[in-house]
Amino acid sequence: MLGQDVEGCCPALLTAPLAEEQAAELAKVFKALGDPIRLRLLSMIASRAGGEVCVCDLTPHFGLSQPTVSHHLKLLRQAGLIDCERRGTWVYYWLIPEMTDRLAGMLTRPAGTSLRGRANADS
Amino acid sequence: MLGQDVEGCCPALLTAPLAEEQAAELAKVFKALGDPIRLRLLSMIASRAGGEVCVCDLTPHFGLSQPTVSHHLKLLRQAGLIDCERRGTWVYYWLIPEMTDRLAGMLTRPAGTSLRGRANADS
DNA sequence: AGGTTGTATCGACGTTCTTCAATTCTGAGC
DNA sequence: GCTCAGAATTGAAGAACGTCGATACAACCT
Repeated sequence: MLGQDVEGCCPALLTAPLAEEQAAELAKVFKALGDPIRLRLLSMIASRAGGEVCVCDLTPHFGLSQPTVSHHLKLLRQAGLIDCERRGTWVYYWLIPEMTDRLAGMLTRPAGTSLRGRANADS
Repeated sequence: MLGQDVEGCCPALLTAPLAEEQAAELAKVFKALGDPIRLRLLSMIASRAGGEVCVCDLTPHFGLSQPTVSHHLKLLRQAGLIDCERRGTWVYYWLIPEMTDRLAGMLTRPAGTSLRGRANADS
């Protein structure tokens, strides 16, 4: 549902023109990654041994208020990049690797992709 | 210079907390991708046989003014995702695959990355 | 030289985003 | 029940973004 082509196997971003609808959906995810704070949050969550981080461990690393960090986490969650669960007083976040995998696949050129000046010399 | 770790080989986004400086730099690139129009522009440029597209072939596909399309192309270029060259009256754009490759690498989890609940249970 | 076409830049407007302080909500513990 | 700590939501202010029309620039063609 996010940039898969007709056969449902290969991500289509670098290989075929992206449809309007898919572009809108994909853009939301990249927009979520387009902020330094969110990038660092995602990085801290993803790289954590055990795969989980408590919000209380994230917040103090930034010079930001608690609501602001909470807001960024919400955007990352709405983008499908992370998920969370409340356990008692604390809330734990973890990476959804399927999403980053999908993005990685979309940005990976299939072998043999034509480069500039190759396979076409009419101009 | 963009998320390489100390050894200079492996992109560090999902494996280690991203440094503030690297996060700012990376965020610029993802921000460029965080817009449906720019995503479609990049897709059209990257998927073009021959590797090049004339601006005049791109503009009519969007319901946007020519200056707006030009602006989006500028942002993609400033992000290091595409480059261009003027040939006569026309300007041709092409993908810089090194950048998309780098992003793909950053979003790819190294094999054996710990998942939630595995390999660590102390907190 | 002058006109024409393709592209980029400028200035302005409305929208969206980032951030904060204040408040609310949730669950734990007395 | 009441209080307290952690986290999310609300509302508002300032900055950044996307878009356009008008204009400027570049190169071709009489």
